[in-house]
Amino acid sequence: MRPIDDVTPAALRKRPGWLIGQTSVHHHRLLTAALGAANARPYHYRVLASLQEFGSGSQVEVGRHAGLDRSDVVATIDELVDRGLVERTADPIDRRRNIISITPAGRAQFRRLDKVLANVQDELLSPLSPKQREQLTRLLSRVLEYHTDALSER
Amino acid sequence: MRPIDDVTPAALRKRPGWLIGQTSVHHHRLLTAALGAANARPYHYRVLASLQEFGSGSQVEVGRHAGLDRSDVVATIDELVDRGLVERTADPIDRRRNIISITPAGRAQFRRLDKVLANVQDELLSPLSPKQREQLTRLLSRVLEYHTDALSER
DNA sequence: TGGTATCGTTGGACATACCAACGATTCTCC
DNA sequence: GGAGAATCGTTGGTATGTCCAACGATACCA
Repeated sequence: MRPIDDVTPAALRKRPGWLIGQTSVHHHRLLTAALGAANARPYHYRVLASLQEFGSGSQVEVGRHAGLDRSDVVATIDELVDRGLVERTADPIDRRRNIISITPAGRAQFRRLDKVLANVQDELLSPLSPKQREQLTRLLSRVLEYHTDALSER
Repeated sequence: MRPIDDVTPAALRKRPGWLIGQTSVHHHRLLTAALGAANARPYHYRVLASLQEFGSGSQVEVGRHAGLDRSDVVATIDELVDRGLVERTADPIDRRRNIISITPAGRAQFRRLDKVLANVQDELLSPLSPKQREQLTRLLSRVLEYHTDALSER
């Protein structure tokens, strides 16, 4: 088998954007396969993680925490309600809003999925030492914060 | 505006997979906007870059260089042929195959898009110093090579 | 009370990644 | 020389993630 260097053009290989994109594809494959075994998909984890950390909130708030479009929040919450992992109730104070809460079953599923995520990170970063993982995380965090702040300040 | 630390759950923020995925989303936005202005999209650049570096080849070879599924190669080459950027001819030696070649107009478009890609990398990584960009590139390359080799050795 | 903003929903569009099945062609082995 | 396996390219999808517009209901403010 030829090494990757002989297959991918340098015009791509030298580009961090390409490296990030392709690594993301591999990560998504690992994540989707692992979550699929637990009858979940990435959006479920994102919503459950948001509710677990920030507590109950409106759909807009949950979407902001989870980084999801409002319409995708609706669809994801529909699926989680169907599985008894979250509850959707009307806000008595403001009837425009729903209040989304995690259920005990949702907390249990979050704990299960959290382990899955930890395993997937280990597998994704297995060629790196702990120090290199820290370095990668720090550099990516800085890039992501820069772009996230730039977006929300428009 | 609240800093990102107050918005995203730690369960996501601490995960390199999440950082890579979200950074990739930002990269894709920048890239698609910039390429769109040049009437191109990411698959076009991948195919042109492969032909520019490796020369003419079959669709399977082009797909392997560009990291594209065979059916996506067909669609992308269709678009590039329509725009006069590549040529598709039958292989006289093996009538199962087509030979894909870049045209002079394709080379010119590749040079134009290559500048676009360079600008997008600069914008994507603007919060990092040159040394940090090298570090990020090295770490990501190692991770990507590991997973690409693992995939092709199955 | 009218105008603006917010919330949630519905109904999409689009790009990327990926897969199965098929017909035409090539190659190998008996 | 022919059967079987493999390759090539194409067609026709599916799944997922990201993103957007428009609408009705509701809340708030001047």
